[in-house]
Amino acid sequence: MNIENILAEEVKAAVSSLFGTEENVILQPTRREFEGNYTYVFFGLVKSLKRAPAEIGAALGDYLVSRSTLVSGYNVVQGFLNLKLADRVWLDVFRALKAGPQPAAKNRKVLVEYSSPNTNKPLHLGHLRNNFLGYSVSEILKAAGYDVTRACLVNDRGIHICKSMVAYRHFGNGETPGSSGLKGDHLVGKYYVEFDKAYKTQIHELMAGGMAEEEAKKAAPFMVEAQEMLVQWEQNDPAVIQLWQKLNGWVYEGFNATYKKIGVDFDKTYYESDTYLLGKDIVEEGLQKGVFYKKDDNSVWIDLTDKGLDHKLVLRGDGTSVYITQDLGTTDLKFRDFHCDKSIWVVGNEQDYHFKVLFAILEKLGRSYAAGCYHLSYGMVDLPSGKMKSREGTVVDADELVEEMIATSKAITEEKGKTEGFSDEQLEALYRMVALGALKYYLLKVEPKKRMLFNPAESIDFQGNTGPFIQYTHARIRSILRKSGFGSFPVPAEMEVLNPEEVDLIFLLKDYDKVVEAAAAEYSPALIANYVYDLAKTFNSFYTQHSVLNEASETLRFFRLSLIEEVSDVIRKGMGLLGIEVPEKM
RNA sequence: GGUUCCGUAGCUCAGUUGGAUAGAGCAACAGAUUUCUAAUCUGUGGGUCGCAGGUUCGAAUCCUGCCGGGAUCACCA
Repeated sequence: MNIENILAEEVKAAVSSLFGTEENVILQPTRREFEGNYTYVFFGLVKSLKRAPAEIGAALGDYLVSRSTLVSGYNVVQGFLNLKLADRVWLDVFRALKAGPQPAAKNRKVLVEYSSPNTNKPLHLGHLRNNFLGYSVSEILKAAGYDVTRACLVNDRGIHICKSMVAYRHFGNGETPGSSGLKGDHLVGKYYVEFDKAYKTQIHELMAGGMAEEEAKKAAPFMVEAQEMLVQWEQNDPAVIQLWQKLNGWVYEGFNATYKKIGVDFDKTYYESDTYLLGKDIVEEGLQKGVFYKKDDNSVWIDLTDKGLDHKLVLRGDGTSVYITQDLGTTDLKFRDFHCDKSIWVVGNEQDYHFKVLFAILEKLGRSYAAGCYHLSYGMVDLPSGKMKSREGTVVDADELVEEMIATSKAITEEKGKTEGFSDEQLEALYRMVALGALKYYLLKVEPKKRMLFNPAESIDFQGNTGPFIQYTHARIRSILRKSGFGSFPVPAEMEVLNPEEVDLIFLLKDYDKVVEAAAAEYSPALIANYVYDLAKTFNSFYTQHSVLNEASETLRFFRLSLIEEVSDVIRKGMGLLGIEVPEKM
């Protein structure tokens, strides 16, 4: 039972006792410019009782001060009753926090799928948002008591992969990551761009020869070759498979290096080359259940007009799969593999329609798990010039961006000149920690569904509402704790008076579990980011006004050590939910 | 055109189930360090919460319409 609920019950009882009405009492934190901790808004009573606000407020306030074990004072402004709780109450709240009860396990399994890269090009800034979101949401769900499995579905086959392969076959000359000095994913990405360039030239040549554009796009030799290669791949042609394995192998080496660098990983990896044929039996099932229907050309469809959607193809006339066919199959597979209660797809909002269709079909098929499916849709990361397009080379490359961030982090750290006693390894670790802290926080502090703008000309900040600000705050606290000479920081048994800044900190600290719960319910790391920022900011304000180690009263000194230790713990835990590490020193 | 998401300070973003004078950061300006880390703190200026109606004691928040922007509406994934 938290303090807010207890207080709300007391207020409710007071209203009932004084005015004989049952009100649904909702409290809100008192705004900073007023005295008090919680505010009860009672305009409703003013109206129903037809009595003056001042009179009602005073009656309630007096009643609570005399009867409540919590309330020590109050003031009334119009229809607002501001209640101040006794310092003793806040100390009790803090003691309970320090005891550190864990959130109860929910005994529910959740599968979170994210990253899901294509193996024809390196990761870019948009993928980073996806990876950080997926990782963070997984951590948040774990913290909220769910049993989480993190999955990645690698898009390792299809016409786009064949394009890189065609270009490599023509222009590769046996180039390898070793011979070129390029990371494997960048090398393959280079050939994907090469394909596009050559293909466009071919189209122009054909059009110059009098062919219509539509026809030229289909007839261009490279496109013909890629189509043929896809067929050969599906027929297990040894030469094609060998080439495919070679290029994909390079890409995986590159991806793994990137994942390692950005601190992202998975519990389970699915490959589309293993799963792309799944789903055809579900189409058969749907036909038998009468959920799907067949057209004259043998293609299979579903009518979703009753859901406000359209008629949707689920299997081609020639019997081959489309995207939705595969997803029906892999979704069944995922629920079979993990028996999860919920499955979350972290995928960009460009696929909103696809997931609506997918979930609608699952529901019509009577899948019991359909209600547990959720598309965590997030907005694109745009550049000032517009959308990132990998074929046109207008992307912010993930590896390059991370390296730039590390270089910036290094430059700023050196400029601050506070790294005495760091070993070279510790310095490298710090540069990376701060760089990734800045980048991850930047991408996660915005509500997922909102699209966001990234201006490469303006580097990501290290001051203000940023990851490094919070990391710095943590380092500051840890520094004080180290210098105190103690190893643990219990709450003193006797403590009487608190200053407002201390109450502010306790007030925030008690909300941590609630914020985690809300972030889990809404799949929103932004809530965590905002909360941790608020806590760090509040601490820094406290820090400038009150000393910990130089405090004359020993009791107060111990109390503050205990308080700021809790602050640093919550900062570390909260940042951990964002996938961000915090340093002991910086 | 249909569907859907978004629109808050010059810029990037917060804003709980409807509550008090709409908040942070960046940028600009003015201050704070013999004192636990100044990647910090304090202050100043900066707003028609896209527009117009409606609901009510009260609307950035809920409803309707309009304007602007994104995404999507493939036998691509």
